[in-house]
Parts: sequence; structure tokens; C-alpha cells
Amino acid sequence: MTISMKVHHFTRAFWEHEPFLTLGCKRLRPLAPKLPNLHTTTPSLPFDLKSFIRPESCPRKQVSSLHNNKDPPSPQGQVETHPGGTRWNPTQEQIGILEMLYKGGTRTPNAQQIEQITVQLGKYGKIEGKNVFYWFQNHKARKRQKQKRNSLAFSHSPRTPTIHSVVTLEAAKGEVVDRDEEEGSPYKKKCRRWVFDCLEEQSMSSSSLCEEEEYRTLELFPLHPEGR
Amino acid sequence: MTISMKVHHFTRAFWEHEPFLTLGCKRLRPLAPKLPNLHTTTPSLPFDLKSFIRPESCPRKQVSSLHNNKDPPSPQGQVETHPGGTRWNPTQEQIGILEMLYKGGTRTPNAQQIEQITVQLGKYGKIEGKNVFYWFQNHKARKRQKQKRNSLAFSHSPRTPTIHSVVTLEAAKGEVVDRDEEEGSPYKKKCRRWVFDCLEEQSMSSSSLCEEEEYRTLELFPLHPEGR
DNA sequence: GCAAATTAATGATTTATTCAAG
DNA sequence: CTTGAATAAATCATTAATTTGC
Repeated sequence: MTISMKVHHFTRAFWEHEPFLTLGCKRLRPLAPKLPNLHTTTPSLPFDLKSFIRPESCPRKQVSSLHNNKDPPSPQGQVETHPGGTRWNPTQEQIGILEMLYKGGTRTPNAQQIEQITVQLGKYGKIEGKNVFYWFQNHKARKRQKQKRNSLAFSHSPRTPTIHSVVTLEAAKGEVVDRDEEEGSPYKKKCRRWVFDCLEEQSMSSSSLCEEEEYRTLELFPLHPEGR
Repeated sequence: MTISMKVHHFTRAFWEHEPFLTLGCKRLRPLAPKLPNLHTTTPSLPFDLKSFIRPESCPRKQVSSLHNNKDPPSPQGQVETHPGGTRWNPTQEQIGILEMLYKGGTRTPNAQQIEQITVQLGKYGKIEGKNVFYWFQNHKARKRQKQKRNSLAFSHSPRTPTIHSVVTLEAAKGEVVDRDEEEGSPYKKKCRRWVFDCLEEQSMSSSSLCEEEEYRTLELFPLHPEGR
């Protein structure tokens, strides 16, 4: 028996909830019946994976008319129906609120903030915490890269490279183009939680939440209490 | 009233759980009493943030003798006491198991797998899901960069650049140095969940877990059922 | 007008980089 | 120096806009 085999037995036993580290290498119970190959390029995503994304209540029932929200007053035909239930499709209200918060200085909300935002936005359409998390990540990153593109476009412009390059360097540092950009340095100084805290938070059910601490954390957040 | 002010009122109201989007700009209730400045560089992490990391049961009681695990049989003095409660300090057993799993092909475990691993490793020391998550991320990344360093070191070597460079190119593709490397292409084809699923998972308490789906997801994982 | 084809936006993941504890 | 933790950058993948041919 080779090391490699040992590892594989260990791994298998592990995933099958067997007691491992017994060094026994006992019975190799037959593998779970092979399901259709999931290693292919998955044309159009196998349904089980889709259902795994949001196990709302088993994938049996199709989410057809699941608007716990009502009267979308947006004139757009932006219905947030998740027909196949794949990815979050934000409503106008949701986008609006998120951008408000972003303008207000929110960049990397921590777990509690994500939870709050999610609850609020949930009034306007189906949403999960991870959507909020990703939205801020993406929004921030794309603002940043747009800014960079702009400044580079300017500085690469063949004419009058002197004055403009200075100005756009300022812009690149987030001084000119849009005050949305994070204050100065990347890596502001850490101590941001995110997802896993949400996890912990939910596991303990509102009991052991210290009000003072929560308060403080909330107060921590608005990075720019004064509008620059 | 400027737009900026509106945004700030909105933001504040939002974080204070007030009904927003009422377009009223009503009373600005006095700000929450200013707590000591948290905008500084936070030398040695303000305690409240630490407590936020793992709100086990309010930060009141110091985690002094919180071994819900017993008999750490490792001869190392590797006690996993979190005196200040900072960062995870893996035990020998935990590392061993994790490396076993890594050797077995685990690279980016999904939420359920993280949960399983966490539970198992919890027998040998305090651990959270995020530790497992980060461990695989870091381990993978650092194996990769070590490999890259090695191959570059070889190819930058001034002598006999012909043969070696070929060999080390192979190595760079993950063929020679360590078979741990992901199969071939980066981006195997996705559909990996992670943390947020854990979150969902915990919020629904074991009820609506579809066995079939879980089964399938587990089966999805071991990328290398046969040792290359 | 209208679908198919193409493109643009952007949600979701993974990888690279960096910070910092010990 | 090693490595846990966190953030930023790069990338994939899907949905909406938009264009195109009929």
C-alpha cells in the first residue's frame, strides 16, 4: 500500500464522515453511485448546482411568484423574478440605496452592516448577504479601474503632456475625478470582518449580542462623517 | 441642503435603523455619543474589534480555559490558547489532517466541506470555518509561488540554461515539482460555493437540507479520485 | 417589429498581494 | 521568517442592451 493510497483512503473516509485517523484502512465501501459527470464544462449549469445556490426550501418548488415585496414603483420593467434562480438581479431601488451608501462612504461593510443592508434591501427584492458583499467589492473595484483608465487615457494623450499629466495624477489619487474613492491609502488598516462573522452571528440567535459592542461597531462605520 | 448632506442623513438614518427613503429629512436626533476615536491607526486593536471577531458569548468573560477539546496528544507545546483571542494557531493534528486533505486533492472546499472539516478539526483544537477556508487559500497560493520561485531560480541560473529550462518549464506547469497542483487549467470550471452557503445553511436548521443534493455536492468534490 | 447574434455591464469566483502576529 | 488574515486585482460567466438581418 502506497502513501498515495493511504491518502485517498483517508480522504474518502473523511468525506464520508467515517472516523478517521484510526490507521486501519478498513473496508472500502463502494463509492457513491457515480452521478452524471460534473467535470465537463457544464453546459447551462446542472440543476443541482443551481439549487445549491439558495436552498430556500429544497429545489423542488420552483420560485415562480416569490415576491414577498410588493409595488415596485420603478417605471422600469425591472422585475426581479429569478426564473432559473441563478444570479442576483438588483432592482432600481436596491441599486439606489447601495449607491447612496457608497456615496456616504461605505466601502467594505462588515458582517453586521451587510446583514442590515440585506434586510433593508430585502424589502425591494430578493437578496442575500453575499450579493451586498459582492456589490461593494465590485463597485469599488470598478470605480477604481475606471478612474485609472481615465487618468491613463489622459496621460497617454500625445498632446500637452505636461499640465494634464499632473492633474490626472491627482485624479489617480482620488482627489479630482470622484470623491467616492477611498480616502488615501489602500489598506486603510484592516480589522474588517465579513462573511464568517455573519455565520457566527446567525449561529447565536440574537441572545449574546452585546448592545454596547454593536453600537460601537456601527458607530465605527461611516468613514466620512464629514463630507470631505 | 446639498446632495451631500442628504446622503449623510440617509446614511446615518440607515445605520440607525430609522425608516429611510421617506424623503422627509426630519429631526436629526443627536448623534450617538462620540466614542474614543476609532479612526486612528488602532495600535494593538481596540478591544471591541477583537471581541467582534468571535462573539462566542460576549466579550465579558475572558476566554481563559476554554478547551472544549481535551487531551491534545501532540507532544509539542503547541497549546491553542487564544490568550488575547487573536488568530488561529493550528495544532499538529490539524495541520496534518489539512495537509492530508490537500494531498488528497482538496483545494477550494465548498461551504459544506469547510463545515465538515471544521467540525472534525475542532476535536483537536479551537477552530472556525474561516480558518479552514484561509488555510486552503494560503496553502495553495504558497505552494504555487514556491514552485514559481523554484522554476525561475532554475531558469535564471546562468549555467546550462538549455536542458534545465525545459524541465523547469514543466515544473512551472505543475508537472514535476509537486502533483498537488490543480489539474491542468486554472479555472477548472467553477461552481464552487463557500462561505455564504454556510451562512444559509446555518440559518435554516438542518430541516430543509435535501439529502440528494448534499450527496451530490459531496461527490462533486474530490477532484482527483485517481492519483494522477 | 422581432428574434438571433453581438456587445456591454456586472454578478460571482479565484488568484495575487499585502498586512501583521508570533 | 513563517503564516494566518484581509484586501485588491484578475477572471469567469450570465444577464441586459444593443445591433443586425430578415
